[in-house]
Amino acid sequence: MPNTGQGRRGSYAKGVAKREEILTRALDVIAREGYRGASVKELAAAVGLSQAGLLHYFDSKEELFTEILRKRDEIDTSAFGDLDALPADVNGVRAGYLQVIRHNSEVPGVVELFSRLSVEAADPQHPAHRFFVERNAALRTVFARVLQQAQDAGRITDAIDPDTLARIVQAVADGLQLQWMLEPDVDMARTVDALFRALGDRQASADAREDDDHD
Amino acid sequence: MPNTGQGRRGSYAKGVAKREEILTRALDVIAREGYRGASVKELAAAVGLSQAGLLHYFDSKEELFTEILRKRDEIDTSAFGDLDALPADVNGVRAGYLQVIRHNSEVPGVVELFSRLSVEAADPQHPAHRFFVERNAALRTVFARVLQQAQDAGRITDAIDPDTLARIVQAVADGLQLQWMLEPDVDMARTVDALFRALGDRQASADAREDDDHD
DNA sequence: GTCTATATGTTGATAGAC
DNA sequence: GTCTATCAACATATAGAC
Repeated sequence: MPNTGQGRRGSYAKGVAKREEILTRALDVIAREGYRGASVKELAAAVGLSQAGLLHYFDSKEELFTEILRKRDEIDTSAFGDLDALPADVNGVRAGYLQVIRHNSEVPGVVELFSRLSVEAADPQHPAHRFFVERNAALRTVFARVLQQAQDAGRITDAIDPDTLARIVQAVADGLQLQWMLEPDVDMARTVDALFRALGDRQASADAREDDDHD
Repeated sequence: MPNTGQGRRGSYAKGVAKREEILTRALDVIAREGYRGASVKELAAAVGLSQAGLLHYFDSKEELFTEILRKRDEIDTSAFGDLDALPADVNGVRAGYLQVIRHNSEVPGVVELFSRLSVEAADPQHPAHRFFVERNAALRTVFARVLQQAQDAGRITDAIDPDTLARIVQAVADGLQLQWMLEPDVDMARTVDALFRALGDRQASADAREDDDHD
């Protein structure tokens, strides 16, 4: 069982390191070259292994792809900061989230992998199911917290509860990815920002006006 | 070339009728039994044909699935009314759209087919690409028109333009489908309705409060 | 118009040598 | 740990009989 994820007792330290390296490189390849129906064989070649060699580290293709997305989140977190650890301020979270979205606009292959797996993970038996459920919930928790604060401060609408508001923000981001894959002209970050503005965030409005001037 | 879609010169009248019947039955099967990685062979059996017999009417699997979705829209339109032909009133459009969403909640297989194809259609060469692009644009046009009216009447926020607002509404609906497939407890219709409320539609708020009482 | 049979191409997974 | 070789399991598309 080579795929423990965490090295039990440290004995698989090297195997784990290699596994992490594989994931990083696979993610990089998808980011640079796109996701063109990527088969295990193609990915293997891209990371310099045979298909069997790559599958030595993962139980299945589905697990491999799930772990690639996990690595993506890990890298995004270290690059743009952990939304969860940020000062629980709506503008901090908003800015961090927009950074991630802007970055996504430059890696269509990763977005496609994400969306594709997200649909396939509908099946509770799919290895990515738990990943998506937990990821979505965690993200919404962060949103809900800062949105509630903003509501308490009277800065955004309190017509609906913060949990629903958080779900809406997440749905917009996911839905925009679908629209953007179909029509790359769609500006995901600007549209999410517009949503914040529509909800009544005065600071978001001000920032957006600044962005308009600078673009 | 059996798949003209419209019977040229009427000579394929019977073939076209059969084709329509196939699509209706295929849609019905997916609605009732779900989309379980449906292959052409499975669908063929479900509609009472061999795989080759079914593909006699369509160029490819992708075209078949695209046409199934087209038929879905056709049926929804005749069942719930044509959003485009409705009185251009925000509450009429909103109510009609919510009806469609509530119906979707009862046909997970159709939603899965839609989402799956939506991702695959990212490729401009995909037979469904044009379908999705045009469908999305048409829907947004309807939304944008009534949203602008609502803005003019001071009933919803005018912090952002109607086109962006329309895009947001569409993104929420699409994104909620992804969330709902992962977690069927998600109430898509109520959340979309909440969005309208958050945007400041007073009538939506009143209706929603009524709904709460009645549930 | 529909079927059977098949061509042809994948894919992911595994066994076993080194 | 990595490879070669091979596998079974499909898929879609097509040819040709009826």
